[in-house]
Amino acid sequence: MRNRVRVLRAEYDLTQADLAEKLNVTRQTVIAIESGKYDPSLPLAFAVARTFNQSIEEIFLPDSP
Amino acid sequence: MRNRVRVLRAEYDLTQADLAEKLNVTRQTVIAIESGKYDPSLPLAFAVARTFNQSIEEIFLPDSP
DNA sequence: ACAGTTTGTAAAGGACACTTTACTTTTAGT
DNA sequence: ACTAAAAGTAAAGTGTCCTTTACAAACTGT
Repeated sequence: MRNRVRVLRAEYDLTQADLAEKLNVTRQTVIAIESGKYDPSLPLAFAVARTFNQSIEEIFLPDSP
Repeated sequence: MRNRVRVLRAEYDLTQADLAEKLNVTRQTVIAIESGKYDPSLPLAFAVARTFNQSIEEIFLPDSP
């Protein structure tokens, strides 16, 4: 599943460490999600969506929609 | 995180086994999600949303919104 | 009451999500 | 060019998501 976290983080002018703190996860987790290593859990996806004021569907994009 | 899977499944008149098949998971997974034992992965949450023609946010409800 | 369907419970195993720690590479400012 | 900040990489450990298997309990219709 692709996602727009990296570009949204850039729009909000946040470092990976900044975002990690807002999401209450470690920077490693942010890196893993941005790089597509794995998908976030559903609660974390909600936290990302809240942080960027968008819906989960606007940020995370299933491979075969 | 609460969810409306059980009621949506009832509206669509599906058994747990029916829904499991549509979602390509086991019945155990449907049971666990309906009973709140754990949250679905993000890809599975997308599959649930597609199945019921609703957004993830309409079906899954974070505890502290 | 009985049989068949649906739902619930449990336990062990594998893969994924996330953490912690530590180190390297890249980028940006002076 | 130097430094500091930011981003990347890696590895081991823990807990969650999902599977498989098996059996028990509840509901439905005849």
